Amino acid sequence: MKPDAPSPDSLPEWRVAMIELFVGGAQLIGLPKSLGQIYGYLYSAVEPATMDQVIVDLGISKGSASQGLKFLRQLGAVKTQLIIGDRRDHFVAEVRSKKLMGGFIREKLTPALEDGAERVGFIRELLAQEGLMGDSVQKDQVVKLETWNKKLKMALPLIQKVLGE
Amino acid sequence: MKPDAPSPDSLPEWRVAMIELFVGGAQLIGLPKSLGQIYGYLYSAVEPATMDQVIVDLGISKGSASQGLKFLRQLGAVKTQLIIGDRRDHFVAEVRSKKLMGGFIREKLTPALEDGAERVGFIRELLAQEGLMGDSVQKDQVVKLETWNKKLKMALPLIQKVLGE
DNA sequence: CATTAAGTTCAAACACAAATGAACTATTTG
DNA sequence: CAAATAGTTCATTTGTGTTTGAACTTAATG
Repeated sequence: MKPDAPSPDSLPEWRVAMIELFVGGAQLIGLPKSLGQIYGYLYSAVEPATMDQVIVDLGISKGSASQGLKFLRQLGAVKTQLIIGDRRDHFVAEVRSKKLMGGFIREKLTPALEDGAERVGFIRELLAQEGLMGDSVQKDQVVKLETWNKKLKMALPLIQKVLGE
Repeated sequence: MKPDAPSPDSLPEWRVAMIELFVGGAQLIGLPKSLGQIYGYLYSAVEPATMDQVIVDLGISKGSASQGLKFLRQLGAVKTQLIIGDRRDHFVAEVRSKKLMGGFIREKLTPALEDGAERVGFIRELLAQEGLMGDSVQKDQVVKLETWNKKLKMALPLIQKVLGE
């Protein structure tokens, strides 16, 4: 048996449970476990936390904490809050679903869709070169891809609206 | 320089490009690369393919092909088609977006949401035990989780409708 | 009913994304 | 301006999800 796990033991059970919930959520949308951990930690925190608290309470490395917080900030899922008379950054979870969805759509979904559109365009060219763009099965398949891409792009704002606050 | 990569070279460039597109798509929704490969291979195929063709053309192992096809079938993204006088299974990609979305929602999203709801219930209990469920920050946080879960559950059919054929 | 082929399973190997931590830069403060 | 503290970076290590392949089950065929 392990003598003692790093230290998350010092967190109350309900916080650990919340963190686990967010770890699952992160993995569902393809984000690393540690991001879920950090976000969950901040979500379950009653007041803003420093990077050092994150490191100690979650038992993760300085590097992970720094990178994780950086990414979450750029995603808009975490904000810093100025505490006067303390030069350390203090981190808070963004909980407004509109903001969260917005960040995810902007940082992950939109780029993926754009990449997809580009790739489909490339495929269309390749088929044209092969003389396969006059009504062939292949042409239909490409058109279908284009339709999917457009439909998804159009659906994003709607989804954001439905799930927004 | 490599003498020759396994064999995907025998596939026309446009098929390789399509397969790459689906690999990206698979990873976006958290599915393994090989599933994207297999689906892309079948999507870009003009006629039903046997498992053996998948193995040879994609250069993957029997095990991967078998497991991958099995999973895709249970997800509803791949169907088998009977070819009379041939005892091998012949696989075809399901392309109707309604079916695809339906399978994904049923196999991945719904279970995740249910697991989430259960976990939130558990957190609620833990907080109650600690006497923290009378208007505390914690209570608000749990309620917010419950709201998110409900909203997502309700949004699924709508999303399916918007993206369906 | 023995032989061949199709497809499945799962322990072990592998590859790669994620985490680490030491070295770094930037900022504060006495 | 030296020393201490906060935060970043990135080459290396680690962990784990994916892939493999050999052994297996199931089903067809002569």
